[in-house]
Amino acid sequence: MQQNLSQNSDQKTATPDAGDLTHRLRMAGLRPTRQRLAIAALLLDGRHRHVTADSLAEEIAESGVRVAGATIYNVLNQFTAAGLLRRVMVRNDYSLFDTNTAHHHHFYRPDTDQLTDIPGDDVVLSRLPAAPDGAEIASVDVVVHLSPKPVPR
Amino acid sequence: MQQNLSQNSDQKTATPDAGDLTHRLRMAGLRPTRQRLAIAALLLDGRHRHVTADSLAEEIAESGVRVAGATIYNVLNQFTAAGLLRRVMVRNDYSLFDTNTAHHHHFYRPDTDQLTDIPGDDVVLSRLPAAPDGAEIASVDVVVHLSPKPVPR
DNA sequence: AAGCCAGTTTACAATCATTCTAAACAAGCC
DNA sequence: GGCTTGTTTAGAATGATTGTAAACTGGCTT
Repeated sequence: MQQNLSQNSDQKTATPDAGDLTHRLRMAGLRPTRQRLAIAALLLDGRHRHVTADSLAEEIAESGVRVAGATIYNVLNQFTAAGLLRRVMVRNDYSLFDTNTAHHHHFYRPDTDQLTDIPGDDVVLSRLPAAPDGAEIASVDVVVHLSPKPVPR
Repeated sequence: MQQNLSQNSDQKTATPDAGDLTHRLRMAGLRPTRQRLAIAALLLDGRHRHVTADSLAEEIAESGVRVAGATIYNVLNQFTAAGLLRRVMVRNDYSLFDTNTAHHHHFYRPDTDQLTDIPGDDVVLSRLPAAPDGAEIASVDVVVHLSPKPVPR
């Protein structure tokens, strides 16, 4: 089970209009079906937040649209492959998706299972190793693990 | 399923002797049972490598010791909690454990599912955000994602 | 407007990693 | 040697995710 999907409020709350979403899906090589549009309307509205397959399923259900479980997974994977979403690696028991695809990092608090964004500029890597032969660096993910601050004496 | 557990060869190949392992387990508050000792002999020998529950199960089986599946999981979790192992977050479908508990980071190649260590000093973070209220930074994990180098034209 | 077809969605079964359970076992102290 | 408590065990149970085969639907083509 999963929970505690902390959202990062700020950001341009661009209300997504249907035409725009249809276009974005087409651009990504995805046919704009009813279910993909419903999911896109929720996730690609410019707000930065973190969802799991099942938090998304709940939202979709609340929005009144019926989407099969398998489709939720398929669409999340397709959106991720298309670069519309980003997979966040902080749990090894279920997947988390980030609607913020821009360069940024994360704070993660295992005890509360809380994930929050760190603006890209707040982390500076002044030294990085060269990629091994045959490979090149695709991205650098920084996860700052947090623990509860010990009570003062 | 999981595979491709690349190991980092180098390192002090300190052959672990039984007495030492017994002591380390006791120090960690773990009773040195036959199965914990067998696992410790494989994982705590000073070599730096990455294992999954099931690569470890295979090794154990090969070594001739019988250990139940649930015990493999229990021991991996106990060793991790005790700081004898470290959990690496690069997959959200199964767990990876690192026998290197020293400060270091990782290269990860999703296409080949290959994980290799980056010495701690090869990554320098010259800027980090302050921890949010009520929390403090426990650790900073850097994962450098690799992609295959495109063929030259 | 009708027909078509490849791409999609669906319900459901299947898979896989991991954890739970209750009973059998064993470490190490008396 | 016997206990007591922590461990291990086999097997069931759980939960996320993917596979399957059939039904459906965008959106062309006519």
